[in-house]
Amino acid sequence: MCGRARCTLASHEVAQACGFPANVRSVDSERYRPSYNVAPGSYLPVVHYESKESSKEPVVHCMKWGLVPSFTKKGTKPDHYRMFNARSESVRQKSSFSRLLSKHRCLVSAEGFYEWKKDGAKKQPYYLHFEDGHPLVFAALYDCWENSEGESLYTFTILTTRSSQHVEWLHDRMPVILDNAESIHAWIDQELAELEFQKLLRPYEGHDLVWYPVTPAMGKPSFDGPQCVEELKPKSSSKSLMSQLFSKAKSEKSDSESTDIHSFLRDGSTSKVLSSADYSEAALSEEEKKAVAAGMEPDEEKPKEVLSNHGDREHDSKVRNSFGMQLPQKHSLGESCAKSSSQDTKEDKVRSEIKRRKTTDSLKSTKGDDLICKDHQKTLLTFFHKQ
DNA sequence: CCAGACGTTGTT
DNA sequence: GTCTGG
DNA sequence: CCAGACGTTGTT
DNA sequence: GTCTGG
Repeated sequence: MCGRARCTLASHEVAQACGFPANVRSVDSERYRPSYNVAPGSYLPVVHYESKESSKEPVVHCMKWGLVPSFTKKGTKPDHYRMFNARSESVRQKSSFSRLLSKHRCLVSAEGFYEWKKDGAKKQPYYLHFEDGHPLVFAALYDCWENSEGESLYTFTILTTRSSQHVEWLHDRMPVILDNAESIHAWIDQELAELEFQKLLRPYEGHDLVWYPVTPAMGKPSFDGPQCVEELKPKSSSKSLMSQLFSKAKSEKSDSESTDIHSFLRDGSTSKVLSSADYSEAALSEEEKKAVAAGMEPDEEKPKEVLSNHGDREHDSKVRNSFGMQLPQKHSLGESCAKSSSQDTKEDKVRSEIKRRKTTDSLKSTKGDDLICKDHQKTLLTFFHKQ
C-alpha cells in the first residue's frame, strides 16, 4: 500500500528520475508544492506521453493524487481518498481502472513513501526509500474529470502489489516500483503485451529498498518538513533484539531448521543488518542488565510478535497465496480454451456471460444472433487493441 | 435490452 | 467508459 | 493513509 | 465505531 509519500523533487528532477531530459514540457507545474508529507488530494508531477498527430511527446503533468474517474457525476465532490491505490492483481477486472490501461499509464516519482505498522496499540510510521537516496518511480494510471464549472481535473492512482519478502515484515502491500529504464519505458511508452504487463506489476525485491522508523507526528497530514524523515532512534531496540536472540536460541532446540545469522541480527524496525555494537551490553538499561544477569528474558511478549512476523511459514504462505494474478490471454472469441473452472479468467467469465446472454437475449429480442453477439463482444475488445 | 455501479486499506 | 445485475 | 470530530437546545 | 477533512 502507499498512502503517504515524500516528494521534494523539482518537476525537472521527476522527469530525470523517469529517464527523460530535464527540459521536457511541463503542464500546471505551478500547482505542485514539494513536500515531505504528501497525501492523496495534493498535486504531484506525473510523467506521461501525450499523443500529438502521429507522434508522442513526454510531458511532466501536475495531477492530483487520488483517482476521480471521468464518468464521475458532475456536481459531486471529488473524493481523492477512495482510489489513491489500485491493486495490480485486479486492475483489469475493475471497471474504474481497466479503461485506463491502454492509454492512461503514467509514472510518479518520489524520494520515498511511508508505511504504518501496528505496534501493539500504537501505529509506528516508517519511511521507505532507496539506500543511496535516488528517487523511486511508481507505476500509475491517470484520468481526467470535468467538474460542473467545466474545469478539467487530472488525477492519478498508484498501483500496488503484495510486498516482497524483504518488505513483508513491515507491510503486506507495497507500491509497484519500476527500477530500471526498460521497465519504465515499457510501462509508459510501449504497447503493453501480456507478459510485459505481468513482469512489471510485481513486488520490488531489491534489498536496496530500506526503511527506518520516523516520528509519529508526521501522521498528521499538516506536519511537514525534513523532520518527517528523521530517523527515530528506538529507545530500547536492544530490548527486543536481546529477547529475540533469547527466544530464537530457545526455539532452536526443537527446531532442526537451519537459520540465517542475519535473521538474528536483523531488527525489523530498520531494514539494516545490525552490527555487534548495536546489541552490546552497554546498550541495555540497568533493569535489563539485571534481568540478563539473572538469566531471564527482558521481555517475553515482544519477541514472539517479531518472530512470527517474518519467520512464520503459515503466515508467509498465506500472504503468498493471496497473490492470484489471473490474466486473460489475447485471443478471439471463437478459440477454444481449456481451463480449469476453479481458475476462471476474466475472459472465461466474459465468454460464458456472452453465451448466456446470447441465448437469453435472443429469446426476447428480434435482433439477430450475430448482432447481439457483437454487442457483447465489445467487452472483449479492450485493453491493448485500442490505440 | 436498460439500470446502476464503478475503490482501497485493514480486520474479522 | 465498461462491467454486472436484473 | 491518519487525525479528529462525533450533539442538542435556543438565541444572536 | 464511523464519518469528515487534509
